[in-house]
Amino acid sequence: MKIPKPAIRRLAVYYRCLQRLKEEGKEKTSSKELAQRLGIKACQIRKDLSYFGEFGKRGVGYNIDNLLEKLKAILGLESVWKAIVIGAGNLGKAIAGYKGIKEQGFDVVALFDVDGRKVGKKVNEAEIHHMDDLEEFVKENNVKIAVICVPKESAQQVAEAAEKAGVEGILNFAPTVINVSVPVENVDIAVSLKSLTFQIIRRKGKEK
Amino acid sequence: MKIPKPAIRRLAVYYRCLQRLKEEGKEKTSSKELAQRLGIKACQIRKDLSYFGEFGKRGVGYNIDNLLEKLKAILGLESVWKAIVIGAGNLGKAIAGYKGIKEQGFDVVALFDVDGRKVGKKVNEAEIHHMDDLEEFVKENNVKIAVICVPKESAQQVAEAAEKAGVEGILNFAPTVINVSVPVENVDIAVSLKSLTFQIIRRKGKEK
DNA sequence: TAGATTGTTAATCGATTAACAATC
DNA sequence: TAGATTGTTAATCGATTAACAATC
Repeated sequence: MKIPKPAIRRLAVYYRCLQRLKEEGKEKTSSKELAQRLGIKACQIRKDLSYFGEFGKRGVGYNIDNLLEKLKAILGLESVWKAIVIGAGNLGKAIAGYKGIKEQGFDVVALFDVDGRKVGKKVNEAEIHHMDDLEEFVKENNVKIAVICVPKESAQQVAEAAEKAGVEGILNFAPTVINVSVPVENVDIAVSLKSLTFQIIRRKGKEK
Repeated sequence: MKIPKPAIRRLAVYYRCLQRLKEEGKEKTSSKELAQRLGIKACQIRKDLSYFGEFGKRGVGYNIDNLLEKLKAILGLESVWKAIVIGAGNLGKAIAGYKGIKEQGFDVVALFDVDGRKVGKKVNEAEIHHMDDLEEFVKENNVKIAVICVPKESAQQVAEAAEKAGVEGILNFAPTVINVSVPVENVDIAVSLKSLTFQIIRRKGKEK
């Protein structure tokens, strides 16, 4: 079955909302409650879930623990994903040190940089290695994900090196399109800012 | 006219690609060339541009300088946008110190945090202020954009404070939905990672 | 039973793409 | 003129939403 790309991102959002509901001590919820919290339509939530199965009880709703387990399996979060951060600048170090990522089932096991002076330093438990050691490290440590935090000029080259080394997916923070055969997710701060300024201007135009 | 939301983000990507072409010394380009660089269809580029006017010459293509100017106006980049970063943790400091943002017409003029020990320290030229001084600072300095880098628990409250202080748009890095009346763009690292793991798993399923 | 809420179908809406006349 | 490339229309494709039977 074809699954809309936006539906996947929403599943991840539902997952987080369910975690929150659980923290609040709730045991069951409904598409209506989730929809209200997230500002979307209830039928969209039901539709998104229906791509993968029937997880609720009619007339009752969803058991939170159960739905969390199901989403965990769908999103591939049953085991911890080993990741590396390439580019140990401010952003790379911030990502590597970000606790939220570990909580969500991702483990940044090392950073890589071309700057020899950074090699050996640590960000939490993760050590900074030299780029020359990338391939060996990825293979020996079974790293699955590379987070690219290098300047745009070297992003394509770094992505190719990561793919060659054997990573299976790339999270790209560099402001450029990268072309590899493994899946890539882009986090584009500059583009998001520009989309924001466009909306601000449009909004002002409409106010009048 | 209704403009597809994805089209706006693509305009920002075209803008960046044109900057790159210019750096390479080129003076003209075509929808075909841009499409090849960006891995999308040429007719999509022409369609996206057509929402805003006619910027090319039939049989010839686009003048890069001219198209850059037009996109600059569309995206609202003709003047510098003053921004603040709220939350002076690792991520907040990394964003504030990120040179790419300044190059693109955004100026982070200050950071804010509730931790008094951080107050007075600097990230490049931007000083860290206490949250209590947010409203006064925003008003006096004509700040338009707030970048939220606080934990999810305080994100909603901080967003409301920023809105009340007078910012016109919010870039939200906190992993939660925030509800305000000004435009919000979300940069959701955890969601992007989960979307990535879903794709990795699906891809493996198909290979067999 | 009556009320609630799911899962799913069908309708609507929105976005992308193909195709081509216009024109440089 | 011949070749190239735009701008735009119409067709297609994909995503969202409304509505409701199923059922707890």
